[in-house]
Formats: sequence, structure tokens, C-alpha cells
Amino acid sequence: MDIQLKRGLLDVCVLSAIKGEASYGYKIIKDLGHCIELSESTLYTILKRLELAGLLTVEAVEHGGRLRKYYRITAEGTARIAEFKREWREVMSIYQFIMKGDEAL
Amino acid sequence: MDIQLKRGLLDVCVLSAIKGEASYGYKIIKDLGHCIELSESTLYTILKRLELAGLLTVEAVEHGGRLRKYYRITAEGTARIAEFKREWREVMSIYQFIMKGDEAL
DNA sequence: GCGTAATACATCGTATCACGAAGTATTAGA
DNA sequence: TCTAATACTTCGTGATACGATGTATTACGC
Repeated sequence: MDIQLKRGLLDVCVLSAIKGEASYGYKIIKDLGHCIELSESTLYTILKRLELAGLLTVEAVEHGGRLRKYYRITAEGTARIAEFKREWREVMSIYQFIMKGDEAL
Repeated sequence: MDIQLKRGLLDVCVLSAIKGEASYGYKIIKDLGHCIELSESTLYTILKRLELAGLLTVEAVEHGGRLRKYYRITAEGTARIAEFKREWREVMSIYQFIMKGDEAL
């Protein structure tokens, strides 16, 4: 799918992927793979950005001799999802505009 | 609204604004203003990009002593809108994923 | 035992793109 | 006469998705 179209969705997708329970990079990619594909470099960039913004927290955990970073959503992160939900109404009205005059919406 | 969220919409919005009849920059901004705001620098950048991509054609017309560039959608431009329509199904399924587990969708 | 895939995270450079700032020019109205 | 509206252009910047590449360990097939 179009990269530009993904841009506004990715951050919130990642937040949504950890909103239930803490998760880690590799798992997030697998979980999201069903509906939206993203590369590792993209994900880790996003995770770092979201951490800096305070939307999630990180906790490194030893797992089978390997390091695993668990990401947990914060209250700000949850608020971001709620904000997205509000913005979505605007997005839909733009979609309506684009489709205006088109048969079979 | 969030810039990232706008990104995937802007090009198609502009195409949609000229899909009925040819229009020019200043008018497109006014027409789109109802549902999505964009600055002049943004619009003219988009118009040039869409022209280079063959999604629209330009025709300069003298109007009241001033130059006015009329933009007209091409078959490729119309196809782009149709493609967007198809992509939108994917976007909606991503939206469903984000909202999953949320009361009151 | 050995090679390969899977797991797991990180960094760098690049291309795309929306936008503010600033500029040019004309016309209409206060 | 000054300002606002009309109309288009260019430049620089910051944000960001991604491919390429690198590092390490574990698990599995042969």
C-alpha cells in the first residue's frame, strides 16, 4: 500500500499493538503483519520516537540469554489513540469529499 | 489535523478537486479549504508533482491581465483516484485493528 | 557437528514531502 | 494612496519510512 497513506497510521498502529499487554519489537512486527507491513528499521525508529514522546516505556528483559525490550503503553499513549479516533472523523469527511460524485461508494 | 495523516490524502484531494472541471491553484485552495487546509507552497508543489507524474495537464490562460494556470485531470489521474478507492479498504481494516477492543467504535 | 533460518535489536544514508517564509505582480476597494 | 485579495514561484527545513548492513544467539535439519 501507498507509503504516504501509511504514515498517519503507523504510530497509532504500534501503540495499538501494545495497548493490551507489553510487547517487543519482533513480536509487534509479526502481530502487525496481518494488517500492515513494516520493516524492522521502520519499527525501531517508531518505537524510539514514541518513547521520546512519552507515549510508551521500555524495559529490557533477559529472555533465553538474549536481550528483549518490552514496550508498554503510557497514559499519554492511550490518549494519543483517543486523539486519533477524533481525528478520524475529519479523515472520513475528507474521504467523502474525494468520493463525492462517484457512483458506488 | 496531523500532518502525517494528511499525507496520503492530499494528492488525491487535489485530483478530486479538478476531476469535475479544470481549476486553478488559488481556486483549488479555496475549494479544499472546507474540508482540508493546505498552504500555497504545498499546493503548488503537489500540482507540479502530479503534472510530472502525468496525472494532470496544465494550460496557462490569460485572465484579467494575469496569468492563470488551469489544471485538468488525465485518465491516469482518474485511475489514481480509483486506486485510492481500492486502497481505502485496506486503510479501513487497519483502522479496525487500531480500534479493536475499543468500546463505542 | 555444521550450516541455515529464525529470533532480536541497532545504525546509517537516502528520498519524499508538507510547510513557513519570502518574493513578484496585478486588480479592487476603502 | 494604502491595503487586501488574487495568483503563482522558489528556497530551506524538519519529519520520516525504508533498504542495506551489522551484531548475536538459539533452534533445527542433515
